[in-house]
Amino acid sequence: MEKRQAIIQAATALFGSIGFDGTTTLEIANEASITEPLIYYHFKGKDDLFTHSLELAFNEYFTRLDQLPNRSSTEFQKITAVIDLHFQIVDDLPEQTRLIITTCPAKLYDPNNICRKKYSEARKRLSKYINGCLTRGVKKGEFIKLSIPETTHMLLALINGLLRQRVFQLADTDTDGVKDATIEFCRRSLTGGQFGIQA
Amino acid sequence: MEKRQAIIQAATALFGSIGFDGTTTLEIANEASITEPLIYYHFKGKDDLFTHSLELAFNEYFTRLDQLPNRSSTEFQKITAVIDLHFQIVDDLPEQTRLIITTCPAKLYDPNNICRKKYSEARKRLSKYINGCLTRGVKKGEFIKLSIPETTHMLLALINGLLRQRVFQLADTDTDGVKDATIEFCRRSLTGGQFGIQA
Amino acid sequence: MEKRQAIIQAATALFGSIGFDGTTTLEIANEASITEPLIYYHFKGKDDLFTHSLELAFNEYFTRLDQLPNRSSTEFQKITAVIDLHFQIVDDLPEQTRLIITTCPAKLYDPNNICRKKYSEARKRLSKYINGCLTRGVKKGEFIKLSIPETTHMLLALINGLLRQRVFQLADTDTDGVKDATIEFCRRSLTGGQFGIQA
Amino acid sequence: MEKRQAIIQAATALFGSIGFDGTTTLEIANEASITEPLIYYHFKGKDDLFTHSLELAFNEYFTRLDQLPNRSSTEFQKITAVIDLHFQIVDDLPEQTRLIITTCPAKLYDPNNICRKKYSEARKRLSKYINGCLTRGVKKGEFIKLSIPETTHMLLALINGLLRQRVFQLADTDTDGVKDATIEFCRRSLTGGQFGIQA
DNA sequence: CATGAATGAGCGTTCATTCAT
DNA sequence: AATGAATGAACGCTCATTCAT
Repeated sequence: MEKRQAIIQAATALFGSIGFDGTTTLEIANEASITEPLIYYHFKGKDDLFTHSLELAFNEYFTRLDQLPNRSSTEFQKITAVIDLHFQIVDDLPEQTRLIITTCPAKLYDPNNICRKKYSEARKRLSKYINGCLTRGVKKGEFIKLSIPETTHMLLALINGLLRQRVFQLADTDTDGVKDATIEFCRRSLTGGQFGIQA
Repeated sequence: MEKRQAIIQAATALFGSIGFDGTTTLEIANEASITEPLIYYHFKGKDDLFTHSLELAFNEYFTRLDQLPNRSSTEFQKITAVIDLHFQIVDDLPEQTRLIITTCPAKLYDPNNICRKKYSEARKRLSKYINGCLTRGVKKGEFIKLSIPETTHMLLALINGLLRQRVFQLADTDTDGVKDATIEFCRRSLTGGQFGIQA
Repeated sequence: MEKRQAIIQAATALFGSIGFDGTTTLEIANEASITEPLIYYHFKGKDDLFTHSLELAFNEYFTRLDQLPNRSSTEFQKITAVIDLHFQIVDDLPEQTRLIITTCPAKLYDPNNICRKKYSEARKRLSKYINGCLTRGVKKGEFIKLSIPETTHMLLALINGLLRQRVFQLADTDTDGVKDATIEFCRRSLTGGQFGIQA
Repeated sequence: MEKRQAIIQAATALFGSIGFDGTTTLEIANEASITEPLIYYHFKGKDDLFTHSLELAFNEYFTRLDQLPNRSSTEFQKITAVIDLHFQIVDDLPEQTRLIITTCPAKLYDPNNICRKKYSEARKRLSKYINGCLTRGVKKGEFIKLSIPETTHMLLALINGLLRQRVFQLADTDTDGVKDATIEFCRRSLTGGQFGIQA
């Protein structure tokens, strides 16, 4: 059972850095310090191994999404939390994040692929969370009036873009600075800039 | 010479939809209605063909970046223009955009790959443009005071995220709505919400 | 010891229906409701298991050949008995018969293979029996004069052909009819058609 | 096109002597003095190559069946001709005959396999031919009264058995002797032994 | 410019077999 | 007697690439 984990870990790392097609089962075996056929003892094939690796990665992500604040706190604090989460996850689960971000783009046009399914689910969850924040925030008067679905989409794109930037280390600036700038940027825009302070 | 174009076009479409490794030279030949060896007459190999296709795609993109407004107009109009451009390009050059977005993630960890080089150049150009806008905007008082490099990074991420969203058709809302919401969102945040007017 | 039988039984059935190479040790294990390594506890390997299965099948066949009538009765009744036996054995030992008929053809060109050895032995026994019948029958005047070795070969071929036909259910006619027609056919030819009586 | 034939020839010989599963594509390539991938250039795969080889072998057989005498000649001459044909074909097309006889038994239980289909067709043709001979022979009074379908089946089995015997060289007697003995055997049985002479 | 034919290298996978327990 | 885990060897097949024409 221990080797099974080693295989998934090796696969996650390799798929994430050189892609699904770019990784050979032999490389995975070497990386996991086992022989190739053992992969086929534990998994149905390369595809199955990929599915399991991706599912594990998404499950870790979904678990974190589930831990986002529900009640209490202001709506903006909730927005802050979701941005925070996406900065945090790159540090905590770098290989899982990389796996998701690297391998899926080439598989997104096949509607039956897990990538597509998991992406949809992730979007649905995030959408629901952010949409809820915006709706309540506007209702309470915490946020200014804005077109909620469209702004939700925009925030999704923003979060996604930030995640990629970090994963590929495209930004050479210090991370916390970007995170803070992002939060401030959103705060001003959502609240209309009235309240300068936030916990 | 005409066939050479057909090959690049076919390669762009196929690489963009099923990835570099997922596409075979035979598929490209079929799509271009030619035979495989002709690819090798016109290009050194699959990698070379990919390089040319990607360069062409990036050149179209860079040409558009070069046409962004320089003088005149307010800084925010310039920001609006760059956002606009990234919404527009998906409609105008869907396959080129898809090529860039689909194939590069799996190649970004190799520092000598063109993907990495072109990505860097694109970021550099965009960065410079946005950084300039922000710097001048803050100086003029058109924008509020903000941490310029960090905000630049954030805006880059936002633009990139929006582009991906459109390319993969992940958002089910009407596009113009998202674009307008994005522009408004930025306007409020950059100007502090004081000026209600935008072109 | 009971499991050993289960393994042989499973092997006989599978080898007989999809061939030696077409059957995997895992399939045998599953069919016998045991695990693969147990096969290697009871047998040296797949070949050894095949050898044992085939030997068992041939032993059952040889036992029956030994029970063919020796003395008494007419020579033609003895011929009838051997034809009868080959019709009967398909009903009594369908899987053993199938094993012999299905797996051996692909192994007959290797002179050291058991298939070849067992086939030879079977032919020798049958040959001896039939040759004896014909020789005595001709001597006694029960049969007409005929070339004994050649007719023996022909009868061997006939019996073999009938066996295959039944095993593969190639004939859609009722079996007893074919058997009776065969016996009558032989009777007429061997006796010259003079004596109309048969048991 | 010439290499394509070489591949089929090599495949026919190898499949026929060591079976379908017992033959590797590499062995076929070596035997045909080409490299493995060329097999896949000319055929879809090993199965496809087998199908083509088998079809070719059966076509040669069917062509010969089509050349059997139709009119003229006595019915018994026609029976003689079909027996003759099966003795002749082993000399003329040894590898094709061997292919059919060796590889099919392990595939006959799969109703969608070509082996089954071709076997059925062969039986149908032979059946029709022999059935016709018997029917007309009885009608004309050339043959004695006998149960036609059952005797047809028996003769099919006899012919099949003789073919196998020759292909596997199981009989150590001289071939012509066996053939003549067979023909005489049938003559006596079919005609009731009245007419001693045949052309 | 263009192609049919051919190949070297390597990949995903299977399978009989073994080992540690 | 029995098994879960593991492996060496090999197999069918694909693919980018080349050669002869």
